Amino acid sequence: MEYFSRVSPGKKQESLRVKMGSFENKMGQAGDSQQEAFRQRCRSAGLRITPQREAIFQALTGSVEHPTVDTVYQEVRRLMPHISFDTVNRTLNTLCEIGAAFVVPGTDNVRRFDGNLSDHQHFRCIKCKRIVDFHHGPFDNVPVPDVLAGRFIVMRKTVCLEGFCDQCTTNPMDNVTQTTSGNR
Amino acid sequence: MEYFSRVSPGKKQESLRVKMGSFENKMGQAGDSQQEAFRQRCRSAGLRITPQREAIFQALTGSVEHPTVDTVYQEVRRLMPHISFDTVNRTLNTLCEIGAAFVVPGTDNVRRFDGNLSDHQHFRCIKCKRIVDFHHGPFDNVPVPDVLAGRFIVMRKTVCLEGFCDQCTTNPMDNVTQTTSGNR
DNA sequence: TTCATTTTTAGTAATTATTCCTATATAGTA
DNA sequence: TACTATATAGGAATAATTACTAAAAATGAA
Ligand SMILES: [Mn+2]
Ligand SMILES: [Mn+2]
Ligand SMILES: [Zn+2]
Ligand SMILES: [Zn+2]
Repeated sequence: MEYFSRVSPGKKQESLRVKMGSFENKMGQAGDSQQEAFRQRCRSAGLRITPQREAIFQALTGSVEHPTVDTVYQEVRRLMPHISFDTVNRTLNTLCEIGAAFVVPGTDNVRRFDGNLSDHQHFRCIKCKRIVDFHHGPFDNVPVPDVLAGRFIVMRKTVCLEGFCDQCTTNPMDNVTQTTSGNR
Repeated sequence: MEYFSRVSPGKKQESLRVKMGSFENKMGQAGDSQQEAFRQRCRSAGLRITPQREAIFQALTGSVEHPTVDTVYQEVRRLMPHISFDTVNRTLNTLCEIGAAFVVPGTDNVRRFDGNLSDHQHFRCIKCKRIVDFHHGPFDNVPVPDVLAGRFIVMRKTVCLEGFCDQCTTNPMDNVTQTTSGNR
């Protein structure tokens, strides 16, 4: 049986990546190898490498915003004005299926995607709806509880944090619902 | 700084509640006190106690299925044939706002509600879409990472597990998408 | 209890997110 | 280059959620 403890075995380097610009590539070099890794992943999955797929993947990984389908669509059409929304939506689903991306778990009704496969976690701001990446080593491999082990196959373990982000901590209860009054 | 550890300080009683019947009350006695607690919560929030609110809350807490709005609607209309879908939807949102219920975090596009406020966690089956309750003590109070502490206000910490449930572990990759091919 | 005030509901329309359909275009291969 | 299975574009359809408003019901004061 495995538990959370409060021991502190030496400083771990933890990172908090806050957004800086929306859709800039993080690094030129890294972007290229990442793109090649993506092409290889497509080949392994028996999928064709199309300009649309590459552009969509690049838009996704070039953003730290955890964009919605529509946001990716708006970005990609700047380079490919004729791309259709459906292609973006379908491709993002495909990326998730082949493990090149995933949907960030949450309680909203708009799916938000992440193409960053490195170990990290998310903080969702319930006010501005921002999803902030952070990394806390102990969250990378949360142990599977005994009650589930054996009978259940756990494919993904996620620690989800919600609350008010650093930009919203002044007057947190003010205008909690930024967009609409309800949920969608 | 706080970490997950692998120590096992004596057996903790862990429970795994699998669904048995859909909308039966878990206990007659518990149901009554629960209902009174709900009425008190409404009063504290300045909300009126209406038959609809009580029925909706009862339908929610009387189920272990983490029902969708529509499922609650179908159940409540058996007793209140004239209730509208909108009332159910709006009321479920209200229950979440006053802390009498919450939306189970996930990556699907249908919101699923939970009126069980006792400490527990969820396993989401990606095949049959079932949400299974379980309880693993160490998950109840996941420590807030240092990178967030201070600048971020963490309101909710959730450990989300996904995979194949006990009923779906035979041929897990068979027919992964039970309902549609996509997501909604 | 009665009345005036406030809140909620029912029914329906509107909005938003996502998926489906299908003719055309294209990537990968021989 | 030609062939063929797969992918795309464009638009229509479906599904989930929310908005609107007249009518009904609850609340609190008289
Ligand atoms: Mn991320
Ligand atoms: Mn639950
Ligand atoms: Zn915020
Ligand atoms: Zn299952």
